Amino acid sequence: MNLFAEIRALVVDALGQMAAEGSLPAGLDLTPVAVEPPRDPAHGDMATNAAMVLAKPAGLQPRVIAEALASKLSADPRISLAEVAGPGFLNLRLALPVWQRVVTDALQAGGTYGKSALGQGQRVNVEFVSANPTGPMHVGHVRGAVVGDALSNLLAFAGWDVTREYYINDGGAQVDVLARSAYERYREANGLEPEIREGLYPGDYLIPVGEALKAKYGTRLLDQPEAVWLQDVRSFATELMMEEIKSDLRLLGVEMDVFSSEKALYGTGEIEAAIETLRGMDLIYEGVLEPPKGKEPDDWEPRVQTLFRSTAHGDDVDRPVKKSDGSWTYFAPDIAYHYNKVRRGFYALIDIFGADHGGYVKRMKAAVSALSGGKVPLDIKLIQLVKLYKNGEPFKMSKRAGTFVTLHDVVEEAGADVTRFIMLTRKNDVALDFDFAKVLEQSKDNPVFYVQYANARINSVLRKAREAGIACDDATLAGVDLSGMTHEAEIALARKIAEWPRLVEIAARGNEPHRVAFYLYELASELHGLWNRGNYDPSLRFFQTGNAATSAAKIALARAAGVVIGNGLGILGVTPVEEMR
RNA sequence: GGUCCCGUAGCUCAGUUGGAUAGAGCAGCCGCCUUCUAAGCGGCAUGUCGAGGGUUCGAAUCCUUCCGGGACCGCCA
Repeated sequence: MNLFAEIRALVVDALGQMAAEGSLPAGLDLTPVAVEPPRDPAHGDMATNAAMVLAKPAGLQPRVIAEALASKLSADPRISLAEVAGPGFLNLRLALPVWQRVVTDALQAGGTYGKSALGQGQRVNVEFVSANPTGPMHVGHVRGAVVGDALSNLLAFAGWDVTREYYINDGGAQVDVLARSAYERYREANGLEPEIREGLYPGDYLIPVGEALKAKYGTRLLDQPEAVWLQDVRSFATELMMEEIKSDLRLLGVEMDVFSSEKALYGTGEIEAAIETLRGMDLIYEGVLEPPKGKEPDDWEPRVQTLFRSTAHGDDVDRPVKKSDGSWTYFAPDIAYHYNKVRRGFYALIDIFGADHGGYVKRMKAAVSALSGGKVPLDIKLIQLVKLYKNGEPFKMSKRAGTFVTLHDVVEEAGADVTRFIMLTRKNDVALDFDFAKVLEQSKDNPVFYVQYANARINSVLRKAREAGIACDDATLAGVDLSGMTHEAEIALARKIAEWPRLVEIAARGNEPHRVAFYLYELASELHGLWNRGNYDPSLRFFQTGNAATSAAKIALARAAGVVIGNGLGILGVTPVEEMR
């Protein structure tokens, strides 16, 4: 299915023959042998570095190995040309039937084209969003949500068993602030003047929470000391906030598998157990930290605290797990939570954090490393911020949240599909500009439109063909004779289609869903290019008036591209459009 | 001061995990656009890959030292 893997197997096989014949030493390590698309298409369809990486261990000149390998490979019907180039590259040109078969394969596989067994069904946990339940989600959360969800889709497509998980930070002081803020709105709902003091959440979104509190408690909580109502109001408000967050996530098309609560860890002994486990490894001790160099806080005073020896697992300084009043720091329950994930048997963990949590990465990795005995890898993706614009002007919109633009606002303005796609048009660790005007523009400058338009064009061809009585279901197209598909522009599209399974693996290996978006852009570009050539070379049009057989072959190619676009957009969580309006 | 991220064409960014002469889109320049496969098409030009050093057959990519920008740095989460 993966053409590159197939040709690599062919190369490995040929090397094996050479070893058997004595032209190559036996027992060479072939893992560094790669078969890749050459950077310059003029060099051929694929290139292998086999001769170069084997030269030293074999004690032979690269070109000697390459020549011998070339003559072996030339014997295979799939290879039309094998030539040695540069320092010892072996450039391969593949025979036309190979590319024709790519189209057939894609059509036969349909929604599974490009799926990989890379993950071998192993369980991987992707923790993302994890927004504090103190208000509606804002733009800052959107990108993390989209990246996490698309990454989950990608890993599932690549053969992993993925759990999407949200960690609810409902255990710290910020939810007390939420409760106090909601209480003021509750007083407001009862006709009193709210006192939104400094440090409380001022957003309008708490007004309905106040109303709901009034509906539930009437006037009973008025003029009561905080100790009486804090707990109830807190859990009531966080629950409502979580409902709102879940509904926001649905707007974006994100569905979590598991919600884990920080608060729920308290009182279960899980935190204590995690810390004791670390203590058993001599990784917990009472000690005094050095003040940070060059930036000593004014109120710095040496303090004895309970510390995690994270330096033993690659961190720069040890980290406190208890505050001076003896309560846990935020880090402690997070250690317990990650320990919990480790114990649930995940093969690998992934956290999607905001870039402002960068300072947290090493200690979290240290904790997971210690608690899993180095067995469970933790990959942390930091998501850079999104800058909003409209027609190039910085964009501010705050209907109800106070100072920030909410996820709801963004999706309402741009739509979930556009939002998701654009959020994936940058690598996670670089800042992203999001211009509401540009992302909705119907032009080539807009990658979402460009990819969707390619899909719409394919569908337009299919419609036209059906009207002309040509059977266009995938099964029929998969059986079409493609021997007439020989034009270089058509092969170029097939070549791009053949890259898809390889791209999925590369993207999954690096936990990099943005690669899918870039690939789709390139694929769309190939399709548009071929389509445009049809403008002045009618023989390249997908639909050939009055020639059903030729049309079917060309339509098979177009539809194969459509299959890949569908699968790719599926990973991004974007709905393919059938028609542009 | 330390840690992490970023630095690639005028601009916005990719760069297949170490491969060949570093790519794309904008903007720029030159043509085309009575074609219905519309929401433009084709072509041209563009580089100190922040700088120096190192590793090796080979570096934008790995190591190191600087420079510039950002984030973070014990009782916030």
